[in-house]
Formats: sequence, C-alpha cells, structure tokens
Amino acid sequence: MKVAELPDIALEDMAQTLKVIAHPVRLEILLHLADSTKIDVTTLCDRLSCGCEASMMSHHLTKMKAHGILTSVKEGKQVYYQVARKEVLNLFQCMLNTNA
Amino acid sequence: MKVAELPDIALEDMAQTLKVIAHPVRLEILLHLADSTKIDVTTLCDRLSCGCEASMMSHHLTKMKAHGILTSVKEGKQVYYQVARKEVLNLFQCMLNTNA
DNA sequence: TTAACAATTTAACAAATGATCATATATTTG
DNA sequence: CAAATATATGATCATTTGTTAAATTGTTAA
Repeated sequence: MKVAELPDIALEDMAQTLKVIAHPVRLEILLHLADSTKIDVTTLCDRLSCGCEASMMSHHLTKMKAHGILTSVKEGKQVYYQVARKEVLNLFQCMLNTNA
Repeated sequence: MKVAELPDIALEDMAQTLKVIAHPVRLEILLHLADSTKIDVTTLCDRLSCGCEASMMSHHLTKMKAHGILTSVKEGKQVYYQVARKEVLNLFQCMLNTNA
C-alpha cells in the first residue's frame, strides 16, 4: 500500500476507532456480540470472563456506542446492545494472523 | 469466528498492540515504514505531514520499539527504524475496508 | 398507587497511563 | 576540545481507568 492512498484525515479516524476498541474488555464484548445478535448488560457481565461489574460494563458499552461501534435498544428493564459496524469484527481475523 | 477460539490471554496482547498503534502519528509512521525499508528520526520528521518535533517522534518510535513493532539500528549519528512485524501492516487494509 | 425490587446509568474521585514540551546525552566534524 | 547535529530522557499536564455510591427507569405485587 502506498502512503498517498490514505489521506491524513483518515488516520485520525482510524486511530480513534482503534483506540476505542483497544481494551481487553471491549474486545471481549465485541467477540461476544459477534456470535450472538444482541445481549443485555447483566448477561454480558455473567458471560464474560473479565469479571466486570455492571457499572464498568455500562461504561465500556456507552463508549463504544458513542463512537458508533455499537447500538442499543431498550426492551423493558434491560438494554440490549449489538454491533453496528460488523466490519469492525474483521480486526479479529486480521490480528490473529498478525500475532501468529 | 467463535469466542472459544480466542483465548483470554490473547485479548490482552491484542489490546496492547492495538493501543500502541492507535495514534495518528504512529499510524503515519507505520505507513511510511511500510514503503521504505528503514528511516532515521529526522527524515521521518521531515516527511510526515504531522509536523512532529524530533523529540516527540523519538517518543513514538521508542514506544513502538518497546512493544516489538519496530526495531532499530544505529549507524553513526543516526538511528534507523524499521517494521519488525510486517503483518501489523495488514491492519491498514483491514481498516480501510472497515471504514468504507 | 405506591412500596419494593431489579437493571442500567451517572457521578465523584483516586490511581494509572499517555502525550507533550523542555532539557540532556551522545556523536561527528572543524 | 567546542560547535553542531541527531536522538533520548525527564518532568509536567491531560486523559483514561476502575471503584464505590447514588440516581434513573422500569416492573411486580400488596
């Protein structure tokens, strides 16, 4: 890939997106959401191995939602989250190859 | 991709790597190093559009080197840096598709 | 309908990390 | 050796992270 192909402004966006994703808990959240269509906060806390409290989980989810990576729908008492930009999940495949 | 395929410990590593890369200047550095085999600090400062001082540039390079993403060789007065893990560059292609 | 409970979010704060600016350490050359 | 150049380090300020507690929002049942 040649440098000229990627405009400067895109680097800012790319860095921003990577920064939001670059956290072990948020990565695990994304992986879980990749498999299931939508999950509520408490279920995520139960399923993830990070041992995250609901409060922390909410923080992470809010952050990713704020950056357009996730969306949420409220159904009764719970709020269900899902991946808005499925392409983001490509990163996992990419990084697996990268770390191999 | 199934969750079980990716062990927990890998998420820490992946997050760490992404975190180091997730900065506009460091992304631009990587792009430049992708094209040319090795560059010294001052030349990078000149070529990059980020308007980075040598001091700052050195910080970024040191950080990436500390995480095994870059390596360096000293030749006289200058220190030349290059990409240690070429696979990391896959990220650009991946993210381009992702942001499209 | 309101009291009690449950799910999620927000607030407030200390601790850890990261970014930036100023200074210091090498290395070559006159 | 002194000046000039190239890079690295230190110190400071800003951001992020993790905690605990309190506040919202919705549900159930007396």
